[in-house]
Amino acid sequence: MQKSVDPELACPVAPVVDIVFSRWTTPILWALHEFGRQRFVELERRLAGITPKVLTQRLRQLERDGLVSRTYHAEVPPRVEYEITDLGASLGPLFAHLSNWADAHLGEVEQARHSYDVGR
Amino acid sequence: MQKSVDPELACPVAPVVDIVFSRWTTPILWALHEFGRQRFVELERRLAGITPKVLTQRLRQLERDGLVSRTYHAEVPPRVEYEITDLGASLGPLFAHLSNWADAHLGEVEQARHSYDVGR
DNA sequence: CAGTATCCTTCCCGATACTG
DNA sequence: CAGTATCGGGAAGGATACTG
Repeated sequence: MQKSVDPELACPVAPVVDIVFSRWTTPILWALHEFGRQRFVELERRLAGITPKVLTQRLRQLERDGLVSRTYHAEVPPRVEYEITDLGASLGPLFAHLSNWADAHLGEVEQARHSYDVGR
Repeated sequence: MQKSVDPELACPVAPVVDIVFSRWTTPILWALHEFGRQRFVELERRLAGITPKVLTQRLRQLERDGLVSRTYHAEVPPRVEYEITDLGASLGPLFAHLSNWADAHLGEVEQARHSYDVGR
């Protein structure tokens, strides 16, 4: 029995979605893009509600995908800095586009939801 | 009970992500955008692997958000057609941008993953 | 500080069966 | 055809505690 992977293949944007739009990844990338190089604890505080476990998981994934770089400084106490890479920064225009769409159309979505919930 | 609030507020693209990049939504929107108005069973066949339950769930969500319209024809057998709305179609340029990014940079991601896995 | 380790819960999703 | 109902499994995510 082979699994069906057709939906992914049929949609050219699907592969990107897994990389960029997994949970917590956009806030992390945004924070690094906006506020520059940061330490682990800074990110942890900025992304209120995230646990260190999950933050580590996501940062590792982003590092593996080449969107974020990790720099370890062997000091006491240890210091680790995360920074967005050129590849990660290349998502900037895309995020801007997304943000523009939100500004332009999020109101319509809200309105549609309300109409739907009221009962059409 | 309440999910992410602060990280969403901090990141202007986060709200859009929940609407557009939930599971199965991009393949569905893509199919409707590419192949036009379709019946339930057509979508079901095109999105190989999806179950009717999940397809219904996603279509309802998309309908509620105003991205997809549902038209019921009281015939025997019943006929229901789904179509992308103007609001949904307004995502077209965004998807194109996403697709372009994939073409341009997906290779770099693959390369980064390989380097990472090898251990460098 | 920068994470790990462990446990636990929840939620999504797939499979299957059934209905108007 | 176009769904709904029900059940169950498994992975993501949260809470908490601990280490180099």
